[in-house]
Amino acid sequence: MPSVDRKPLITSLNPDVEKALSIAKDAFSKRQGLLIIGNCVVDYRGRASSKLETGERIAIFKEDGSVLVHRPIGYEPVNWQPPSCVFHASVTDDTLHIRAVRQKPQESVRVSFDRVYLLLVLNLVDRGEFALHASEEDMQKAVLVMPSLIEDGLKPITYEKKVEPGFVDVYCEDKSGRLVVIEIKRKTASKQAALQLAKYVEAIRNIVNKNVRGVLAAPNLGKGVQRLLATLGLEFKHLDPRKCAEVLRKPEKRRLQEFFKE
Amino acid sequence: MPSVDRKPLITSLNPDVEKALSIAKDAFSKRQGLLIIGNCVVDYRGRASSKLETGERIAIFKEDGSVLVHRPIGYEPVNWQPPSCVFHASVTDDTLHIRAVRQKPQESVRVSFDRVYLLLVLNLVDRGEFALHASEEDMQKAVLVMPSLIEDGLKPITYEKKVEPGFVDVYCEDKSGRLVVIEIKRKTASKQAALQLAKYVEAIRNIVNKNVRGVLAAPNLGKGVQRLLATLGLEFKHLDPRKCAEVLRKPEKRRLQEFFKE
DNA sequence: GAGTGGATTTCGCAT
DNA sequence: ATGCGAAGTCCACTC
Repeated sequence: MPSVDRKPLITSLNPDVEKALSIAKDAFSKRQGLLIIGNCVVDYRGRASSKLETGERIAIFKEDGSVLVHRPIGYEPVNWQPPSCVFHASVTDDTLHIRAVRQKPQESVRVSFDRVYLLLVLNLVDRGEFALHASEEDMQKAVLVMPSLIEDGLKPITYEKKVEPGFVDVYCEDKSGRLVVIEIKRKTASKQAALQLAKYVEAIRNIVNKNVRGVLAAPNLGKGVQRLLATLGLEFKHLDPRKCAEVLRKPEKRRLQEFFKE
Repeated sequence: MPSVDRKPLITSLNPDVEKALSIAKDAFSKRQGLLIIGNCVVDYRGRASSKLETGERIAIFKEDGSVLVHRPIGYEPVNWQPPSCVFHASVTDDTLHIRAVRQKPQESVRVSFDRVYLLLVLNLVDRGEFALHASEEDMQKAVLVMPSLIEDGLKPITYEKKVEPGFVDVYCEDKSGRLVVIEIKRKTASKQAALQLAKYVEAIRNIVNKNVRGVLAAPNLGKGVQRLLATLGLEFKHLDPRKCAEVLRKPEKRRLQEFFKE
């Protein structure tokens, strides 16, 4: 593959309208992305309707059919479209129109440039993996620090580091005084995890009393685990690694972290 | 003001790292926006943590301190920061780092470019007004077609076009059989609107019975109107013009529209 | 395909 | 400052 020849982007400075149209059509036909900076108005019609009066903005038309129109300030795009749009470029009255049409729901955005300062054809390669981090240990800490991540009124009693990789256990008391055994998984919880938890809960029940709840806390469940949990009389609680990371960042909780670290 | 001299954007194609650094620092010191396209990695640390491996992306650093890092596909930025960040540019090891730091919550994003294809200093002027449309009449129609916009179990009885500009009234029956008088405002509801509604409700009460509710439906309330409503024994219901427009768009509701148009 | 819940949600308005 | 609700939310996942 002659990737040496690939040009990540093709730049046109202050193209006239016809030139811009030609480039845009070509880019869209090749399913390449397009970035336009210029003076424009934007009209949206669909779930609602909107009109944006003339001004200088950055418009991005991505190869997956998504659209972003950004003003000079603000995190959010002033107009946009999620992926799956079809783009149409046209010129009328010395104005370049880019229309993005979506079918479901039926809606469209039209960006009309009376001046184009810059037009970029995008041919970017991005295979980089994206990862949000929150370690398993972090998740356990987070639950200890803020048990409400699992359930309101929960009080941690003790916790235990497991030798088995992939999960940790926390013991709590719920607001009605029942003992709660929590198994935490940082990724999708498997059937094995549910069975493991069942084993612990059963053991605890035999030792303490009948009022023991088993909670599997994880970002999500594997196929069929939901039903298995029901069969075993266990519960699932959604636990977000990112939320855990957030909890651990809160300064006022840091000391509690230290406490549990001992 | 010599706006003739203003350059909407300053373009640098394939700048070397030192040049890019110099431009970036200058732009940030002048509180100008910056757009960089190049090969980068992105690290985020804050409410959560994330790492994005190497790839070609579009990064926008706006003058209000917001940040967007966009991959070639996808509506959402892969990394971002809302307004209020402080930007720092630096170079280490032939790599251009742009750091965006936010104080509350404390977090930061760092975008590190080992190659810069394009660097833009943005000096865009955008005073265009943005408006989401949904006419007052549309809002009335929408409520008639889908009274659940106001409240579940509501049944429209009749409606009335008002001569006074700025609002329309709808009469409904709630699920417990009480009469509900609804005044709709397409913009922020004023005290005057509340008093007007009170007048109507009072009149209806005298004619019909004591079980009459008064509901002021609007996108939002003016200063102090909330308390006035409480004093008058009236209710406020949020009514979104956009939601109304959406309702009217639904094909299966069109016929009902026609019905009411008669 | 519709419905539900989460998000580094963001944003606006109320208290 | 804090908290609650809405969003043209978007998005992923379940039923």
